[in-house]
Amino acid sequence: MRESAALDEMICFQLYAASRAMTSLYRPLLDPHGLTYPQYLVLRVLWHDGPITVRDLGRTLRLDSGTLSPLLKRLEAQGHLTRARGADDERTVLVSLTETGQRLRDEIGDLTQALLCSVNLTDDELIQLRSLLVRANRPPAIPTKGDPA
Amino acid sequence: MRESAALDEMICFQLYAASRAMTSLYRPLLDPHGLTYPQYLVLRVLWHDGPITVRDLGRTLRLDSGTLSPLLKRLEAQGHLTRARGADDERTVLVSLTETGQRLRDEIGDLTQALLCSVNLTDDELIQLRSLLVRANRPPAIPTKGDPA
DNA sequence: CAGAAATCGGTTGCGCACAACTTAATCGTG
DNA sequence: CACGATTAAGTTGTGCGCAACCGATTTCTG
Repeated sequence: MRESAALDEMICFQLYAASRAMTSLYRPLLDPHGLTYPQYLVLRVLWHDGPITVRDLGRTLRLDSGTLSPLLKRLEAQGHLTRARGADDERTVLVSLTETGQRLRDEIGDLTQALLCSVNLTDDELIQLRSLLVRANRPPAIPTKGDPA
Repeated sequence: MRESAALDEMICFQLYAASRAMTSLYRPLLDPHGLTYPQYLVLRVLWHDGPITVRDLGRTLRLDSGTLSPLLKRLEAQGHLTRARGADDERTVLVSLTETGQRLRDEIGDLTQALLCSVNLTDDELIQLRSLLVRANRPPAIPTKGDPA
């Protein structure tokens, strides 16, 4: 049995508050480029992985089409990307960067420095935090036959 | 200088994803009571601290009136709380639980067990995570004269 | 091959979050 | 006391986030 009855609630609130605080750190950095944090995440995936279907984008960011469709439409309206129905599978839509979207990568540059100086954690603590969050994000491994991925 | 250029971005996404995953764990527990996670947070504050102004509620949850006003209006419409202008200061609004709102505390009961069994972390790791989040939520302590609060 | 089931992306509706603004009340200073 | 500044709460507008649903396409099965 767990010791502190309110511990999980505390963690949950801290998680909730930290997540909002984080996006509010990004805001002044992304606002000049007309981007929100979720939009920036989509662009990062495209910058890193190249063209991707809405489906895979959703798997990567853990967002569904209800969130992505309008978001992608806005990024498309801004000229950062294009959407095209898949040739082989007409159900899918392939999202690709435009020249403008590619250039944005250099224009935005590295947000690391500006962000980290606002957080009161050491390198070691950041690494700890990351690994804890990664594990917390992973569901409690249901042991299915041959599914180690 | 930091080692991994993408580390902070990783942490930020993990934070963002973990926060959403957490509220989706709460959802099936709160839905039967007609509550959302932010609404539940407001009730928790009221259960714990008693009547409170919108201002103090906002300071506690780090939410502004633009978020709280409609949220409180919905909780009021559900009969869980009442709002009344402050007697001494007509600008403030005091939020108080109704009988219904009080009873809800027992009806909902302890969400701890149902939540923790969904997370793949040990007690020690949860404590670590909490302390890291608490520190991350705290701004990098600007040393002002006599302001340790 | 035909029909059922699954998949993909989109739309709708609702509830946050938050910036920007408004109104009303209080406070501070001359 | 007067009046400008500050504060509290509310409103408006925009963009998520997600459940629920829809239409089109593909895949599975008999």
